[in-house]
Amino acid sequence: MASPTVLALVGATATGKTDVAEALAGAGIEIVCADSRQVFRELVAGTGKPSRAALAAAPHHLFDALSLEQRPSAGWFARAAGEACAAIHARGAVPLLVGGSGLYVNAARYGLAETPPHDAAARERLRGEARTRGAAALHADLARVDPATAARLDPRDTQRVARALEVHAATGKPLSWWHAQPRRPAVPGTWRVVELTCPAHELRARIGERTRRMFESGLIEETQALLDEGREGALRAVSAIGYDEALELVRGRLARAAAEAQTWLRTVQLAKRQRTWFRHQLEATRVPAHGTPDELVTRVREALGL
RNA sequence: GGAGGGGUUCCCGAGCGGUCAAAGGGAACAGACUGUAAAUCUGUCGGCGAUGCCUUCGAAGGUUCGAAUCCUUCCCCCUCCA
Repeated sequence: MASPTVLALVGATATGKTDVAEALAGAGIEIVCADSRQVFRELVAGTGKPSRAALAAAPHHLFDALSLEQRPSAGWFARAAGEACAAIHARGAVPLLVGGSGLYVNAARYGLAETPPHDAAARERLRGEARTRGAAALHADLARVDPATAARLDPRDTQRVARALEVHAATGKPLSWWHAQPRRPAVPGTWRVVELTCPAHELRARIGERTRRMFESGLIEETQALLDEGREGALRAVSAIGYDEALELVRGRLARAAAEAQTWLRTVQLAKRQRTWFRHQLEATRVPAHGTPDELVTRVREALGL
């Protein structure tokens, strides 16, 4: 039996992934969300997820999979996408992962080391230690139990140092050992990955338009509604671009123009990091996001081998 | 008109005679990245034939071995008094 096909459409924010994906959806193609913020059901206007109509018109998966009080992670995603894609394949259809969370896509494609998931308590404890004893002390601890990982990590990268310590504490084995083990794809199959690319200056303009649209059409109201439900803490904890700013706006701590400007900037900076990540960490066919929508869809279709 | 405060490298902002191409922050650019990834972290950041040289701290003069730092004049900005 031939290996099932897995499609993925990635790219920095605002490159137009969603529109292209929706044009491809249906006719045996089901969309799987590969975006760390679109998975929250409470977050709509600020995440650029497909419209209600689009979501209803064809099978979509993992959009709205979590509530604000839950936490996504690459491991969670790999497992969830694995289940979703297995079901899609079982019904003879083809999954198309769409999103900007590159790590999630690679976690699904290549799998992750079988380390335990993040432990909130351990994380909190290590963070406290970093504060009291200093980041360098944590790094020194790591050097003792896992010199290879310590050598790779900058002492100031407390987040990764803490994770390495946490894995060692939980399993008795260094993270570097885990990373040396073979990985099993979470979504097995023949992958065809397309990255939508867009020149930086053009992307900035697109992000500008999108930010304006978000603030005009629902972001503020959505944020206000979450506050009314008493979920400010949860929203803050998620730290989503646009929502953070809308929150400050609603609270009267930020003017509308400043909120939009900051949202735009953070989005532009996110896009930059995404580009760098995709450029170096993702094997994909690059497709420039220009031309008419129809032409673009055609080019993506060809690049995906459809 | 009078009294003060200020003009610093793309932006904000420290410096107030030498150790200053000039702290710090921001932006920008480049990079890392296997369970927080819309995260976390790093490097570069006046120019060059580059263990040195050249041009920068509103402008022009001056003092000094030496000035972004002191003096003079001029041009802008802000606050207060009138």
